[in-house]
Amino acid sequence: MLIILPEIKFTVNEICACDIISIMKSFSNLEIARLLNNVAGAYTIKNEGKYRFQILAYKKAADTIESSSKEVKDLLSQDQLDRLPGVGPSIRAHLLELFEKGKVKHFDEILGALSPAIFPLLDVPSFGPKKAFRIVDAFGLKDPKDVIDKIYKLAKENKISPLDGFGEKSQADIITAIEEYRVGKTKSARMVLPLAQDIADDILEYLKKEKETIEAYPLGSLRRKKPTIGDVDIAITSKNPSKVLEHFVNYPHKDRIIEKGEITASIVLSGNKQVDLMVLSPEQIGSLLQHFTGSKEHNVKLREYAIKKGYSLSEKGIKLKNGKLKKFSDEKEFYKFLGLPWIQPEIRENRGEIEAALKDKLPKLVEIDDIKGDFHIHSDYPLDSSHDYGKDSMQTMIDKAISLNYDYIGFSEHNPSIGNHDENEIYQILVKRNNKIEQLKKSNKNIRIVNLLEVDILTSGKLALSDKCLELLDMAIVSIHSSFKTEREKMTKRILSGLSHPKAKIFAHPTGRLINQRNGYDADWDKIFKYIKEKNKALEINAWPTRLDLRDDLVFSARESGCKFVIDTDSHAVTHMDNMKYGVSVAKRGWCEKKDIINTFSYTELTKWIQG
DNA sequence: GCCGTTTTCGGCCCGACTGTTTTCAGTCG
Repeated sequence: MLIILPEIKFTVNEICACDIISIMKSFSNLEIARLLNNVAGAYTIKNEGKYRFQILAYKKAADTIESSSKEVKDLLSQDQLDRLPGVGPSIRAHLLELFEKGKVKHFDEILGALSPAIFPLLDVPSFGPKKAFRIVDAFGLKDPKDVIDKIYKLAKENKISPLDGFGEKSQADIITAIEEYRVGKTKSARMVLPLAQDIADDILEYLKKEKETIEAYPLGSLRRKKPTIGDVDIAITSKNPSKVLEHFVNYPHKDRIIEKGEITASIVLSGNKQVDLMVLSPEQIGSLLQHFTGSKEHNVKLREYAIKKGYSLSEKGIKLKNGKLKKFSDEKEFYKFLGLPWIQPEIRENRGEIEAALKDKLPKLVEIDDIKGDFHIHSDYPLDSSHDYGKDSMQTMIDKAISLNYDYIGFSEHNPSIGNHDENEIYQILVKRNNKIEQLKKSNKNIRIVNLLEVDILTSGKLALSDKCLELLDMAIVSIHSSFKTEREKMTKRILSGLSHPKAKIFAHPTGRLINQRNGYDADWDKIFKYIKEKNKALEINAWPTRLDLRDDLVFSARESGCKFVIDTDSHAVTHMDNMKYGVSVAKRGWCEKKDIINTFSYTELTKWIQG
């Protein structure tokens, strides 16, 4: 299939052969990131010293592309690839060639000089390019498909330890690493936020039992509230690090100790969850919090900025021009010393927060206490829906909403099945439900009740309820629950069509992704965001821990496009209503302020928005 | 190979830990 892309804009003197491209092949961001990482690995093997900065550059480009909310394919076709930080003219040209020809001459030359068996090893913990090369080379391994199995066998047969630079211990480590890799501990495997939080809570409680522990903090991506967490990072202040570390590595639920030094240690728990600990004195906790919270990209950027001021940053503190180390017992003071306001952990992702801090233009992020209601609640009210019901009664969920200090609650069960009922039957079901809601309004004067339903957007783009039925509601949450594999343009059209109904105000779990299970469907998000803004509708930030949908990177761009959001729990039981905090974290990570979130509005403002 | 709040040339984050080593290489975050 040959697609000539029409959207490229250029002036006459900018035309060159590479500007007019025809995309023949398709590659996902993950595939491209892997390819660039392989190139970095190949350069490392070839001559790490000589190619030091190319290696850095390729790794950075790979990281950026892997975490980009936009597909490289799309950016390329709109000639916007240079919007990705770390992708410059050279890598851009290589990617153009990749999409045009399916391969890149320059990459083939670099990668072709090495055995392809090296690269699968790069996803196995403890393997880097050098170690992978040395083993693959020593045994002449060629096949990427079975290289891991072969190396495992060689290690078991004691054939690795005689190699130069290897020994008994490193051979045993290889066996452990491959066994763990086989049951899912890859460099890219990640756990969902609540699980990581539970693990951290248990360990923190255990660590606090040691008398030498002064304070304990969960850090890393857990503190930044990323939707998925790789390792659980914890920082401790103590005057006696060795005592604390000893206590830590004796944690009853540990499987094994990965490492234990003077100030850090790492253990693996059952289920292959890794926990890293760092211990410093209380007068250094400010720099330790900063360092261990990350992200890596934020820290690198901050350190580059500090170098220009003549400082060198580390977890120990700030090294001044005279070589002396200045210590910080407070994280705010650490940032202040650099001439910056404190930056909330959720936005430390190098998405412009350091630049914004320099100009004193950081957003005032929305907080959980700003939330005044929840619209996406499934009660046990029987609607004869084709989807799932909630477990608890409307009244139980109202009581919970009151205990959360909400001003309003919205019920949004799935629409009645259109397969089992004709239009009139559905209408009667909904009239009956309306009566129930009216009764509840009368008996619950201290909270407002909003009458919604979650209505399917059918493959035709029509809603699964007639206009007459929709008229019975205050507003509708609309969402996709079928035909996820629909191609992009058709899906975009379907979504916009569903949203075009005046009652359709909220687009629920917009991408349809399930973390670690499915990617969600493809759609033209720029187009959808533009429509949402123009028609004064809202995107849902679904707080369900394996959804967290809209994703934070898309929240970021939707907000920049001027969209509004609602944060909903999608609760199917009263306990789920406590998940609101996860949705708020996503909103914060997308730089949302209170004004961006509809369910921070007063009931009066809300009513105006519903009608507007 | 990328990039600009000293720079379009000359820089490029910082440290901990392990294993196999007599001073360092590799991996990790």
